[in-house]
Amino acid sequence: MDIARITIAPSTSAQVHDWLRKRVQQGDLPPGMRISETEVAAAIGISRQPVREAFIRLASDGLAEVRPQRGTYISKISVQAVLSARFIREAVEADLARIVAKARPAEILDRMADEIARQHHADTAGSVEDFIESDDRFHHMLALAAGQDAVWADLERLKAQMNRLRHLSMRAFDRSFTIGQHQAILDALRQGDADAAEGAMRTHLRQMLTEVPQMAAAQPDYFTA
Amino acid sequence: MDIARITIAPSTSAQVHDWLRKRVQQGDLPPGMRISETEVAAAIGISRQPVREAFIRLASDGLAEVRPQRGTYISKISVQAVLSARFIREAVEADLARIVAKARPAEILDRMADEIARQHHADTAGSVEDFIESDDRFHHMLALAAGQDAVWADLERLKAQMNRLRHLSMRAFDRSFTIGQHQAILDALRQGDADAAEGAMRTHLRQMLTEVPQMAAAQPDYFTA
DNA sequence: TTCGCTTCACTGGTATGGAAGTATGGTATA
DNA sequence: TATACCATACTTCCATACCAGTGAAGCGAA
Repeated sequence: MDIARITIAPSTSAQVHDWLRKRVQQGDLPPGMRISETEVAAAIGISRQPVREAFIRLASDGLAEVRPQRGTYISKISVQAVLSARFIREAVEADLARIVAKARPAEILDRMADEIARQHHADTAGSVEDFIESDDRFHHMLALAAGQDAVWADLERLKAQMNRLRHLSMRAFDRSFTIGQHQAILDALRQGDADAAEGAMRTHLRQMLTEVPQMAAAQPDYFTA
Repeated sequence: MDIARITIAPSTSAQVHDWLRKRVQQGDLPPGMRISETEVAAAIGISRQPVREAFIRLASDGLAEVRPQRGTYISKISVQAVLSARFIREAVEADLARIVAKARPAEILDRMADEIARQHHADTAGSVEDFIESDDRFHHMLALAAGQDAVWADLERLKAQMNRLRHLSMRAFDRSFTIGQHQAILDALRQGDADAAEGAMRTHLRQMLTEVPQMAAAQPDYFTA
């Protein structure tokens, strides 16, 4: 038996937290929705305590807001938080792009090309979920190629608010546009042109600057300043 | 009465969390130390439940590790996490420096000069705590000057591991050296030289690249890969 | 001495009851 | 009709009790 496969069942509290987190990220639990310890506990068939602890974890993630003696609510998407995360992403991934353009690790660049192909397929198939996952893997590989895997883990935490937003948008138009930008980034990386790679990445990530305010205006109930 | 002053007492759990967090950051609770729900509860004079919830919050901050049925331990300082946060800081603050060099907001640049003066005082007085706080304010103001206050809040979360490390080091030598680098950054900002400002900031933040491995080697019990 | 087993104190995890605070809708009063 | 009051049904928060897993100490046999 593979010794690395020895694992213990996560606590109920942790499982509830994972379940809630995914549902929030996918927009299943909409921003502003009220959730209750009692109701969730009854729905799952457990006591209130583990649910309560899951709520606390969710609040630490910035995905819920616990108002004492009043209720617990799914956080609205903070425009400021999204723009802040975007700013950080642009700065970090610009540096990553420069590093990768200089190193040019063939294997990983090939895998990035594979992801672009997958994005084409997901686009024509209309599979939003697949597209988003491939998009994330594309950017993740950039961090990998730069030898900065841990950096991507940190970005993932910051992206929490951004991810919810993406599930709300992602129309067909945006997707083909995004694929083109990915291709431009990869081309520059392949040519070892650090300036071009950085520029393409910044252009790509600045796309959000126009999209976010539009989406906030379209669905004001889901957003907060 | 000032309506903005209406406030409610934070929950016991939140207060315990704040208390523990500060003690961990200041190195009062050393990395690897075991903490117990029962002991902390008895020491404060409350039940285990709020303490337990404070532990969960602390674990979300990455400052503690709860091992089921075994015990809860103060996290060791992850070298990888520190280096990752450093990488992100360099990328972000380099961009911030460029923005501020172009805008040159006189008022905030003056306040940054004030902080450098405070750092001189704290250095000669040997007050490590004052020095670290002023250091943070200096960098915080850079974000303010760039109109990206929220970005600094995100960086603060990433800096959690780094802050603990700083309380372990900060010898007299490092401090005067640091002040010189701050001055170089400010000079470049004042002259509106974006390239020089970015370069000075990157040099300043790369200082850690040599310091961190040294400290990890000096006190291996406090660190993990 | 060394190995293996049992025991037991102690850990975090869960269930449950009640305390304190809040919002809501009904009701008496002017 | 409008307003002040209050009963009530929630909410989260805390205390308590019990559960299950862990690991080290103690003991005995090889």
